[in-house]
Amino acid sequence: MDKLLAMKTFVQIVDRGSLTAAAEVLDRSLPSVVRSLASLEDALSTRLLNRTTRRIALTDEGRHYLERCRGILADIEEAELALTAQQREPSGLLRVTAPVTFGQMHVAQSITRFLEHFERVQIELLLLDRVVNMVEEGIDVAIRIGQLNDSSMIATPVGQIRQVVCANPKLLKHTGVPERPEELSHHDCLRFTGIAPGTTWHFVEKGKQLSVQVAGSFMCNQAIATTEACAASIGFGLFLSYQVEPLVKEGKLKIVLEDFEPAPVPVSVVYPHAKLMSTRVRVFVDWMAQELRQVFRDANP
Amino acid sequence: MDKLLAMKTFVQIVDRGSLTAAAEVLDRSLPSVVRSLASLEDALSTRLLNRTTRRIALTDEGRHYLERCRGILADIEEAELALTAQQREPSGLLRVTAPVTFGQMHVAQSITRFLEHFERVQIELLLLDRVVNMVEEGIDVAIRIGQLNDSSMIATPVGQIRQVVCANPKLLKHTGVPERPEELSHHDCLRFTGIAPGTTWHFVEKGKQLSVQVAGSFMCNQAIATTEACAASIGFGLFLSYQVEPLVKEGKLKIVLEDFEPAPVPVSVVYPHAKLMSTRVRVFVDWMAQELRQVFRDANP
DNA sequence: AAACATTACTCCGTTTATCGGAGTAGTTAA
DNA sequence: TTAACTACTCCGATAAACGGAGTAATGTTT
Repeated sequence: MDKLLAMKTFVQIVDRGSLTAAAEVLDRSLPSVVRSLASLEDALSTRLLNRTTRRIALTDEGRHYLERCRGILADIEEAELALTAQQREPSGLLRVTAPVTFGQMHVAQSITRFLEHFERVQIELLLLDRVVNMVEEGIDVAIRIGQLNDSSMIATPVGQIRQVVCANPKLLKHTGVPERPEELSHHDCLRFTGIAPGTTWHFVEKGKQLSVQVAGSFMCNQAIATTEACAASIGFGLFLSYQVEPLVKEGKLKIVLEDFEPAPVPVSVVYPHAKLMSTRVRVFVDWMAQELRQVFRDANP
Repeated sequence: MDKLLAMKTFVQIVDRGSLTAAAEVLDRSLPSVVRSLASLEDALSTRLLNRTTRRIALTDEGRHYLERCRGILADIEEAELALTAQQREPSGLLRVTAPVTFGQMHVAQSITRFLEHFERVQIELLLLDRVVNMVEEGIDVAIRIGQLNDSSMIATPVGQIRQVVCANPKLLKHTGVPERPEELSHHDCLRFTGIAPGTTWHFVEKGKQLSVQVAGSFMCNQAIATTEACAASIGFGLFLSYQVEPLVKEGKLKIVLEDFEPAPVPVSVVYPHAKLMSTRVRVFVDWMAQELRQVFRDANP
């Protein structure tokens, strides 16, 4: 027995004054209305309505239960309206994650502009240089740099980022600019564990994969710290281009081995589902994808 | 989709932390729990839970809807508990009707004793000398004197009342005591319309029906008024024995034609249904039946 | 008083919804 | 890397609910 339907039926019977009228209003057959009421009374072990063929009258218990039913049905309708209202205009909390440096450079500003447009949305931005578990950590949207390993997520591609090897110009003046990736095995190589936690760096030569074992004494999980260490040190480093862009412009780092660059890394806006996503997730994903695509167009005219 | 069941399911999933655990608690199969949740989300056009094979996490909408569900389910349980509590101990209002004189003489006292026993019951006693429509008039229990014509009601018989013809002794001294019912057609007969609204009075002679046409100038719907008019007048009256018992004891009325008395009238405690009757109706009916049976035993030892 | 219209209710064959087992795919822990 | 556990889908079977037809009762109209 559908108790909710039975409650609605009971309320309609009383309001309309007959089972026949209630059946019409509910667009159901009279027998089903009769059964609904009888089932509810059985479930409650209580007679709610005294009735003859032409009259109905609430029992005392029925009167009290009726008011409770009205309250409950109103609450249910309100709960559903609340969800519907949330769907029309983006509102509520969004939890967004992005890699630290990329987030600071591009995502934060875009979020600020987004929030100016959509005043009823709040965004919590988590800048992390590790792979997050979106479901477990309650993340709505992630800016993901790298291949997407999670098949249950949906990725909206927005661009690609070059992987570059850099060194301090003074070092290069001293050692000479390496002409092939294999030469790196003879140099101190700093490792940013967020991108390349292992000791094998990958390159491409004329379309073919090329791997080089590297070694070095400095490893860090923080991009900025690693890029600055590279700019101040005697070593080489493998970074994403946006991570070193400011230091390159300042002349503190120089990109080398450009003819052997590995495949660029895709950048995506990632979210758990397409189905039944909330309005603010959908609106935010569309907005951020558009903003980031413009960022990449600006970076590569 | 059973939305109530779906709400309960949703709450259990969150509380237990998995669909599998919720299925166990609800004693349902896992596929049915999966479908329940999915149906609810479809109905609401809203994702309530993000989930992978090993994790679940509430969405923001899901969190809000969850709290509303808890409130709604609590209200429903409370509404049902209220009915159950009412059923264990008789409480609430009872509306009882009885014929005026009989009610005054026997029913009111019994009700007083009943209310001393059951402190949470209120009784509204309606003393009426007419047939009431119990459903229409919201009557829970009626003390009915006469044959029950209403097949939807249930009658608990408690006794029988003689129908007697009476007259003022002075009158009888003047006209002589009638020896046969037919003689009444030559006398003034007062009519109490609550018992015999028509002009035909019925008698029984040696098991056979006997009808007599009577006439008179005084008719009234109030028993006491009619019996007192009979005691003060020159006429005969047809009454129920309990109606004239005090006046007979005082010598103000005398019963005649006792050999021709019609069949006694049954007295019953009447209520609309046996099924799903409230506790106080059941308890009251049992009580009143017992009390009235004792009244009849006392009247006919 | 009788006839008529309307209402509540029951029965039964049909339809629809829901069920759970089996199996698949994915994720996390050992 | 393997095993265990979880969410989910599919499909044949089962159960619940359906509405039409009919019955009985009640109140209104003639």
